[in-house]
Amino acid sequence: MIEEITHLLKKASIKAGIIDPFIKLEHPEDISHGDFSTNVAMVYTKVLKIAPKILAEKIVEEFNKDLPSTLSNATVAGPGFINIYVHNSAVTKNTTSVISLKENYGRSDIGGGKKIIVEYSSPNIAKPFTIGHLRSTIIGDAIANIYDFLGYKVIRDNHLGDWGTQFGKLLFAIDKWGDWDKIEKSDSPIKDLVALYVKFHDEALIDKSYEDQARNLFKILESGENSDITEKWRKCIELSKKEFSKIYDKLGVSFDTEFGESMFASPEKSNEILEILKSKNLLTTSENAQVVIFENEKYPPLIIQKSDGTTIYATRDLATDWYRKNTYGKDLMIVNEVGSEQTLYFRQLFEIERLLGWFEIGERIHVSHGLYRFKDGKMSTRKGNVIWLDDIIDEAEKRAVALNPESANDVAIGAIKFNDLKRDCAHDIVFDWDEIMNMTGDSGPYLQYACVRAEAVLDKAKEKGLKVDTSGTRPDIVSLDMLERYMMHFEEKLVFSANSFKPNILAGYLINLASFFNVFYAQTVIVDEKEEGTAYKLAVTQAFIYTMRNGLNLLGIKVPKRM
RNA sequence: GCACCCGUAGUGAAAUGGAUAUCAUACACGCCUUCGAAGCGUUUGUUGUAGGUUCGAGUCCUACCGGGUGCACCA
Repeated sequence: MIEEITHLLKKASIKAGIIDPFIKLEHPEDISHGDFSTNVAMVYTKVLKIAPKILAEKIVEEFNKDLPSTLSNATVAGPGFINIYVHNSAVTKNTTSVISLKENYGRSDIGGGKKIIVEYSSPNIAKPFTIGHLRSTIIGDAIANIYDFLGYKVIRDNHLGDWGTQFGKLLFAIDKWGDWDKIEKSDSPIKDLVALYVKFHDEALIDKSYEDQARNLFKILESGENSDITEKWRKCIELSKKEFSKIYDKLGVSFDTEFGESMFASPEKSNEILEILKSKNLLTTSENAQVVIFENEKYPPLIIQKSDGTTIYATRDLATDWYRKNTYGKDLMIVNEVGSEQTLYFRQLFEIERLLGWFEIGERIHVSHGLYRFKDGKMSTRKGNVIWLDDIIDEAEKRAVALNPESANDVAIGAIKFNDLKRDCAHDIVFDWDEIMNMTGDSGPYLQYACVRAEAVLDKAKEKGLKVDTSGTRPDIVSLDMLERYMMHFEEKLVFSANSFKPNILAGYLINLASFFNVFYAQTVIVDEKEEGTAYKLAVTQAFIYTMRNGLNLLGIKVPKRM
């Protein structure tokens, strides 16, 4: 329909005197201004030296001469907008198609099977799974879901932080202050490990030699020569993974691959990367370390190999992407959903990968999100002031149980996820218990509730043996009309959400959609055997449910049976 | 010091350069003897400052002010 309207508007504009017009179609914010609108008359008013309204009227006159059956008419409004109204029959056709496509409604093949790796969550082993990782997990999962729905071949990768100097610190702390047997038997070994990690940073302030000793331990770990150390490292991973999987189960998140950084840290792999960089003349020695220096000081230098010869995150990330490139081949896009504090690093990394000819601009994406912080500062593992994810889920469930025990888990998770997904991820969030598990207003439970309630309506209709279809009379109800027309925007919002890597576009759409339904629900009695339009109203209700369920599903939010 | 991000009702947020800047929350007042009140309705209140580009700026550009993050062996 968009293509058809654009084509017809172009024809009409040319007849009105515009040479080679550029048509931009949009949906007016106020739905009463029509289903589509264009500003073409305002854009060309200066060139043609005609008042925008007069030009718009000329275009509309031409446009209305040759209307397709899908449109009812076009009008001029405001300063010179051209508003286009879709014919009721086309609206009905859309609703009919939603009902027939069900859970496939909105699915498309625009991805054409193009591969996209979405790397998200990526917690660090032996560091807490806190609210900080929550954002990456929730947003990354939603992005992966949306791309999958749009016909991309999505690879969800949890890039576990299971390597690095942090393990030298941890192993040092376990050895010095920890009780290994106790950790192994603990209910929450991660919390024990984190306590040791925090202790390390406290003590390292006093004894300056600890940092060096920790780095040395990491060097031994990376060399693989001390089996005792390697074994302890392996055990830490095992214990952490066990706890992570519990949380992923609760969140309903799963991955295709969980390659840790350690997979890309072998001497052979890092040497291969260093050779590649050398061959392109990108490597410089500086203070015994190998670094990449960027032309014109575009970015600060980036260390690729530390002066003690061990790898650093950049080495391992390059090795990871080299592996991905060789494994998944051409036409590959890689998205890293990682906090905004790593923005500079990712720019450096992408620049290197571009210079190496691995990826073009647009094939490497950093979706960055702002931080959760307290009113008085940043959360920091090293300092030990963090909020644990399990605590948040537990607290949310407690609040949801108070309203209805049956659906507590789905509602709690829905509230937490939606609170994150409804906002532009660039902003920092000041942590607030009431805010994060909000269950009224613009919230997950608001959407779930609208859906559950709509389903109850259909159940009741089914009991009475009523028909659910669009073949009968279309009731003349404003709220029904608005709901039905707004439903037509679903696929477009999905595409826009995907292209801009902003799940909050979809989230905002669903809020509006639910609100349209709630108004419709409040203003009319849907199940009414005596009324002619009941089958149609039920059909629109059914279409709403499919659209809402599909949308929520993409955001990783489940709809409970009752709530 | 340099770089990047963010400044929108009391609070939290939304808005592909478009129309009267939207939504929630809080406050006040209404609506369940007809489909589920986690809902619906009514009322109050907003684009940091100063310039610029544009027919049109919360959005783009410049400067400033405020907050955040990052800048060599952490990830």
